[in-house]
Amino acid sequence: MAKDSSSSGDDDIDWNTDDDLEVEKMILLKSSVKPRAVTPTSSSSPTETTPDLVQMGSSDQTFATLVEMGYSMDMIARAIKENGPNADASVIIETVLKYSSESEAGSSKSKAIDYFLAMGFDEEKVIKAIHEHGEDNMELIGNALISSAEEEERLPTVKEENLPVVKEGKLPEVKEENDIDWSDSDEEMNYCDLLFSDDEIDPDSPDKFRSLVKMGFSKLEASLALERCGDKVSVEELADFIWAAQLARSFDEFHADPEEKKPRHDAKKRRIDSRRKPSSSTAEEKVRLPNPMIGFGLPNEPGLITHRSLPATALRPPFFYYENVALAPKGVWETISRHLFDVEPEFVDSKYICAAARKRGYVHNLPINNRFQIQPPPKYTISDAFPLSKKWWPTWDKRTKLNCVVTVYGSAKLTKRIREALEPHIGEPPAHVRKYVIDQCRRWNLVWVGPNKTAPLEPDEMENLLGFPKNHTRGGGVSRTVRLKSLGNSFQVDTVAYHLSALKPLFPNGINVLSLFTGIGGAEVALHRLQIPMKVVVSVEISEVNRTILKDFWKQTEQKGLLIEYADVEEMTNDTIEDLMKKYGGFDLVIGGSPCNNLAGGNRVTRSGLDGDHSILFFEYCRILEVVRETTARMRR
DNA sequence: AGGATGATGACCCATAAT
DNA sequence: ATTATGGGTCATCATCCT
Repeated sequence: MAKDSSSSGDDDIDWNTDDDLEVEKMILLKSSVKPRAVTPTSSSSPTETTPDLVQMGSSDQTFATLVEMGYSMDMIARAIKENGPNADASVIIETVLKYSSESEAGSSKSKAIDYFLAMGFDEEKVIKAIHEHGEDNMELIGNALISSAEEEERLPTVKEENLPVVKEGKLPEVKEENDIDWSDSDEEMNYCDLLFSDDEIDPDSPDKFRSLVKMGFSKLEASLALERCGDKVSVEELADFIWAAQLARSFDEFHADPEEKKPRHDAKKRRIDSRRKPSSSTAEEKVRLPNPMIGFGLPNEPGLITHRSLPATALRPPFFYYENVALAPKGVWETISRHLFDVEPEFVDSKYICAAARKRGYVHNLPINNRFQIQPPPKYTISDAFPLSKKWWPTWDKRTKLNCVVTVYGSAKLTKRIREALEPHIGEPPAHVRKYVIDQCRRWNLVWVGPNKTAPLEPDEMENLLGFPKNHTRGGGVSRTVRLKSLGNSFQVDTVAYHLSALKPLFPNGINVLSLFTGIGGAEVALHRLQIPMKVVVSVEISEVNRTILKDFWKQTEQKGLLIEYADVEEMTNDTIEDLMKKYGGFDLVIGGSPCNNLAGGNRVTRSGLDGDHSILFFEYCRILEVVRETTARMRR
């Protein structure tokens, strides 16, 4: 199996070298403000920029700052609009703060906002409508929003601005030969385009400014610090200022809880605490599992979040999507997050999407607005997913959701034992029998298939629960055991597809995918069901059975694109990756879930954490992603 | 030889109880 | 605030069976 790759997997990883480097890297990763043109002169060649860029004024810098502070684009845009494009930065910030406090005041109001945001309305308009009609009158707010949306239908120019449009044709060729568009809106596109270019420091900059940039802070941060603190303070003090601001920001972002707004002073206290030991490399910020475990929000669940700010290092192509079990040993997710540019993991339990639980963490840099669910949505309860079982389901079995689909399953003998426990009793069995049966049903994830008869899930039932087409893993002389193992190790397709759906408007002409630890192709099935054309899929999967399953899927669904399969991540040398990228024009998405054997709770023997023989391959994911990032950057130059 | 079966805890979190 | 309890988990291994 994958063991053969672990022998050499510890040397070419460059982040466990020495402590100083580690600390330095932490600081770099922590600097979450994106670099951006500071002086208007940097956009002085109109022929090489989009018209939007030419219009950049002082408000743009404020815009960037506020985005970094976690305020919504809509809110900021509105503030700038209200005060005029040349308004003083402090005025705009004040306005945004005012909006922000308005929207945060009172739980009923934020619930109203959440409600309408979940319906797909713009945050800006929702806030405005609530402001105009009062927070309690939901009907009036709804009507106002609907009529304003209808109005926009009649004004296509306005509407277009809000749509995620790929604008490859409009961009001058010096900028893009690639069809990646990271934008969700016009504002953000300019913002991100600047992010990916413009790395050199203006030689005329003041010394302190240059020092700060050399220390790893962005130019925006540096200029902001100089502006706020004046140029009389020392570089160290300026660095402290930026560092404190970063901590405060990351705190606010990390603990933004739509359910419960914490009082201001509470947050301030924590800020000071976390500031006390900023450089200690052992001070790992604890990753907390959310309850309910719905990540940034799910369809049909309240509390949808449509905006987050990612650390600047994460905001570089390609898109990446990493998955693993949520209930890993302590410290594992902190390590994973740290090695993936400090991106906060999105923890989702698939029981909020389908009829079976699946608690997983996802680290990715995908946009999180405009997500949608693939159709048809999966059956949501056991009784809907297993209609035939309804007849036999005893009233005292209160389960509505199944437990996680794993790689082992109940035996036929267990079914017999349960039957024998139940048969002597007519009607409802006594409490101790009920407890025994329920415990076994939960433990082995059994469903009722006859009178007094429970059974483990069949492979095709698992396929269904996990969002795969029927018979996806069937055929090729694959035994039942192997089939179940492959399925137990897979993605829940609807969950992953919901996250990947944000890519659909960005890649209308198709996508190039590097799929690591592909398994039975959960990512590929998700993209297929999203109808995102796969131009090239380079897949790495150790199991021959799984590779065959993916090949069969590729044939059966008549994919137009190219499927290239590798067996071992060790084959994906840096040169191989570079060659593949040059040949096929780079990768738009690097997706995969690395082995969980050594992390999973079910493992009683070798649950040794990320350093375990298999799970250590996580670092191969990191290595490969890093190569793709660097090669992408080189190819863009 | 390959598939099926049963025995094998530990860690983590949530909640209740103290 | 601290302790007790309960439930859940992309698993592994030796051994048995066909």
